[in-house]
Amino acid sequence: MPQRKSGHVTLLDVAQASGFSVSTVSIVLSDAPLARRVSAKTREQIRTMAQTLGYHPDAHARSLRRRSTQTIGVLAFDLSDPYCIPIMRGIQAGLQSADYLPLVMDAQTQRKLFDHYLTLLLERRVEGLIVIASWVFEETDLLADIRKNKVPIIIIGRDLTARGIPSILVDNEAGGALAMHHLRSLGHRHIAVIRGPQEMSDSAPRWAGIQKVTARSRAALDPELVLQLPGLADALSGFHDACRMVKQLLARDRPFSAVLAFDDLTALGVIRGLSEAGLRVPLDCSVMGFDDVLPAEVSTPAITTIRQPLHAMGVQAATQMLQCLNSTASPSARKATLLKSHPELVVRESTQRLRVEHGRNKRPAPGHGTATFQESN
Amino acid sequence: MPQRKSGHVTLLDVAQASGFSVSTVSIVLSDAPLARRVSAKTREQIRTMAQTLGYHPDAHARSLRRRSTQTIGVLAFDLSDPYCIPIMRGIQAGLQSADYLPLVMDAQTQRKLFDHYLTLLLERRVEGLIVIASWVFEETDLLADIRKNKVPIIIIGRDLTARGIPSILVDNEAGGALAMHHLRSLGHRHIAVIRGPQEMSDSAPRWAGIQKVTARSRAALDPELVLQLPGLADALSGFHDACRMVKQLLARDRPFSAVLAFDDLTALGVIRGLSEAGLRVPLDCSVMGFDDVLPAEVSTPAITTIRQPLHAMGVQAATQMLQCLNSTASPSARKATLLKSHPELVVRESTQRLRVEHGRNKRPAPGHGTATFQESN
DNA sequence: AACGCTTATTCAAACGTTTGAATCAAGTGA
DNA sequence: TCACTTGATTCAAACGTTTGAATAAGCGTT
Repeated sequence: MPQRKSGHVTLLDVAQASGFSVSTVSIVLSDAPLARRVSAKTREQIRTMAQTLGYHPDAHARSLRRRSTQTIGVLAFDLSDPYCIPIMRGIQAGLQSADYLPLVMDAQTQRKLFDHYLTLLLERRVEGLIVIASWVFEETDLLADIRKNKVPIIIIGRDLTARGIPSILVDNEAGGALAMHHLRSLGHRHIAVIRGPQEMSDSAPRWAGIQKVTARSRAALDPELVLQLPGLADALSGFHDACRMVKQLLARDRPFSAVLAFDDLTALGVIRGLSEAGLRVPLDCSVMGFDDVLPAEVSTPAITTIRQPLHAMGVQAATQMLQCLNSTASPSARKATLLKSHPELVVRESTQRLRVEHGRNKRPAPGHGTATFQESN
Repeated sequence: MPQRKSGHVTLLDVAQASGFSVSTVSIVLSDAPLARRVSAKTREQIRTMAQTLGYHPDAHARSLRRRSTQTIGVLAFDLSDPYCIPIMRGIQAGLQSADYLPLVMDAQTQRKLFDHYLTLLLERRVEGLIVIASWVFEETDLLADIRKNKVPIIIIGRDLTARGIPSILVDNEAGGALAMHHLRSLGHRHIAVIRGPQEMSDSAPRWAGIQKVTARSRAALDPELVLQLPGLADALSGFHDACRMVKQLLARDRPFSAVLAFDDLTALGVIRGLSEAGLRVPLDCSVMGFDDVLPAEVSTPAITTIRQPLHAMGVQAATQMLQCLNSTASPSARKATLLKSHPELVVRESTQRLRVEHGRNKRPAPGHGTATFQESN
């Protein structure tokens, strides 16, 4: 019973129990190159002894000695946001083959926590850092520390190349354009837009894309039909805000046959709001989302949306990180690249072709109560 | 510029740069009790030097020396399942005050990965292990290793007290009963049930609860209206299966006015299937879910469901773990407790009172096509 | 008999911390 | 001058690994 007071089975335990030195045991169990020089019988003995004792090497001791942790920190701004999950999965998938382990932390949209976990990851000596944050993440002084300790960093969801950080994000402007184009091509002309919150970096380019398409068609958006989400607290706040805002919109008595929402949760909120006002989607009003997260796929009607290749973006981040770690190029010499992935229109059930009414082009304002203002099939 | 070749700033660096010994620096920066004996001036010097160098203690070296990692492993069977997120948050919240760090791993419903991460967590010397797995997780031999290394373990989502593992889970039987009772109290008598997959431990007790309520009312379920989900591959498979199955159900030409689904994603699938068959929820058919995950809340109609107090369960797991770590009681002496949390009915929009038809009690079979078989308001 | 070569194993130092014990200077009382 | 305390700092060993260098034994060659 060679269990030591310290709870865990160690190399020394296995050594004593098997009658060999710590070195030999280490060589065998970690099969180092020298393991080939160890006799087969010895190897076998050591292995089975380790097995029966339940030995597992101490990762900390090992990292310390090897000066490598085979670990990449993944700091997500909000894991409860379905947006993060596929990215994380992508990272996981990308790192797997290289035997790197992602250490994922969830900042829960709290800046304090964000910094806290950043520190912890630094202390755990992650060899690289992938940050998922469409969110703020401005100068957190820790950024300087990360630099000083030469930990490479990649950000997903924002363009921070200006700060020298390689960035991966979807081409939001193209996405916004795609969305608007889809609605227009379905014949919609009176389109309400719910813009993203000010402090979110995705908001501006998406809006730009929307405007560009509108302008190109020599059309114009009714400013009365454009609203902006207030700041976002958590994954659900956009939903509730949108639900409220769409009712404001209806109250304005301006006709609209479609709503272009900032993201999927917002779209879901819009649908809820419309539904509570007695309107049906897409019969009475089309609704578009953005991102293509799980709730958009499983709700009925399924949300037509602009898909971000989130999984792929995660994989890209991972491979780019690995590549950076393997390259011997000077640490800061490489310049921060910007990787814009292509958004993709996913047509589902929440949008449909505008049905023109008999002769008239101007539709009545969406009803208070249950009046529909668009003919259904 | 006392940067060392190894990339990271170390205690020695700070020591040399500030002109004190490694010991002193360590004492100051980790403010050990002896720090009170260090002159204020020295403390200040060391602190600022550490600051400017961007020093962060090496968690591995520290853990090695202190023989404690302040770390709890959290192994989730599938992080893309919205079910896991609130639990994880709860654990995080529960550990925070005690300065324990959750190391979360995502097994992606793959047994191989599960074992892999279990090993890694063991190697990282987590001081405790919380497993989230309504899923299988039977004897993984690693369980034996966990025992040998005396790592306390708690499982959320299954009753494994029989194997000596403290378990936390919702009272599924009560939940099933609650759901069935809700539907019956709304007047529904022809209720279809989509049971959970065989290999999921939640399935049986929920079914039992359903049956118990049915029996108590001297009613019976039509076996033709009871279907069982096949095995589950990922978070979405239940959705798609349910969508398919509900159409089978409709094809059987047995009247039903409500569907009791195994969980929320299943319910969402049911709604999709009904919708594709031209039926509206809850107008033509009520649908109930179970769990209360995010998609259930944001889809329209919002899903009436049985809420699991997931966050609270996470907190409980954390506090129970901490308590176990602090107690000096003999490692295996404490016996595995079972903690059943109370499910709660959340009435939303996907269920409604059964509208009796004029005189007749027997409803026509749900239509092929768009025929409704239940009068709407 | 000395040398080199191979094979199987062990020594010992190092990784970056922490911490009980040691050091050392300065001050105090005898 | 000595012993003795107090305060500030440092020594050195240890945590569990890994690994370049060393050892030791066996064996064939000159």
